Amino acid sequence: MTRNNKPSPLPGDSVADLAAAPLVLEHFIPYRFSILAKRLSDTFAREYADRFDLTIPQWRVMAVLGPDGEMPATGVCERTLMDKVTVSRAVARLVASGRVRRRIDKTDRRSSLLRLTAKGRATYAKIVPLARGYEARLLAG
Amino acid sequence: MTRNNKPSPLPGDSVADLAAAPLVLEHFIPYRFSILAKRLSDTFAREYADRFDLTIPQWRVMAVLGPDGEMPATGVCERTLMDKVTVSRAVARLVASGRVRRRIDKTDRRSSLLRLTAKGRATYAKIVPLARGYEARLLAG
DNA sequence: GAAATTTAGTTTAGATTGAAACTAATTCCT
DNA sequence: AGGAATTAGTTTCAATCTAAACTAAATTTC
Repeated sequence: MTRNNKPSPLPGDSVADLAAAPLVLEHFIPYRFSILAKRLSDTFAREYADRFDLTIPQWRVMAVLGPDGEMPATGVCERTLMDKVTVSRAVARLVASGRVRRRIDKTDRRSSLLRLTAKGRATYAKIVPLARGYEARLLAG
Repeated sequence: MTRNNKPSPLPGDSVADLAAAPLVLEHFIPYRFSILAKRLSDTFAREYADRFDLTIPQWRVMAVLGPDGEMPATGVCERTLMDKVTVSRAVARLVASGRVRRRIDKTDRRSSLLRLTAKGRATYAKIVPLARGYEARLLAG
């Protein structure tokens, strides 16, 4: 049972809110945002991690590549806002698991262009409907 | 700076293999949410980490305790949705840095009631306006 | 056109994370 | 009452994250 300290400051407890200058974390926008986002991405991540053996960064890389996109790791970084180390590692695994192919960019040999393989596209095609369903449930709720 | 890779081309040639329209990550709600949330909390976290030597979990513990609240770690877990390991560690540091005091709950000796010390309240009082200002800037933008 | 700077991406090192195992106290069950 | 199950909180361990150093290629500067 919930321990009873002071009555829980549930949202809507406006008398207490007015009286107390302290910041009520539950009402603090950046906080709510990050809690919600984490809950969302964890929930969904769990699903695809279990079924497809993909981490969030890996899935994001696949998502930005899309079925027929091709771009260097920097492009992935820009679009996902993930840091380049994270991207580098996610890509390394995707390559190892045969879902992404790397091809050296002839015009700039420092970078390699990334693209989903057939296997990668197959995974992608299975996840997209899941993601859409998930988003729909989310928007409904 | 921004390298321009071609945007996903309207494929003249391919893609008999994809059932649904590709998911455009930039439009995918849970994704946008998590990017935005991360950006927000990182920005703010940087500020208080630098100035007050606090991590996000530590700040959250302080925020839910508030200037005169007292609750066990489980209460903090419930309110912040942080995992109990994270809370346990954040509290340990807050205690070590003298910002939180622990007092064993006489009615249940497994748990200890947490409360900010004078030093903790001082820190809290300095951060709250920062947080409010930050939120305000955020809502404005 | 060579030295200096910048950029793509990887590796390294130190800190942070959470799942699972653990300890100790409490409650449940019969 | 007393053993089984639950709960509070900590520790351990393996995975993961990021900042910083690094390699190699490209670009800028003089």
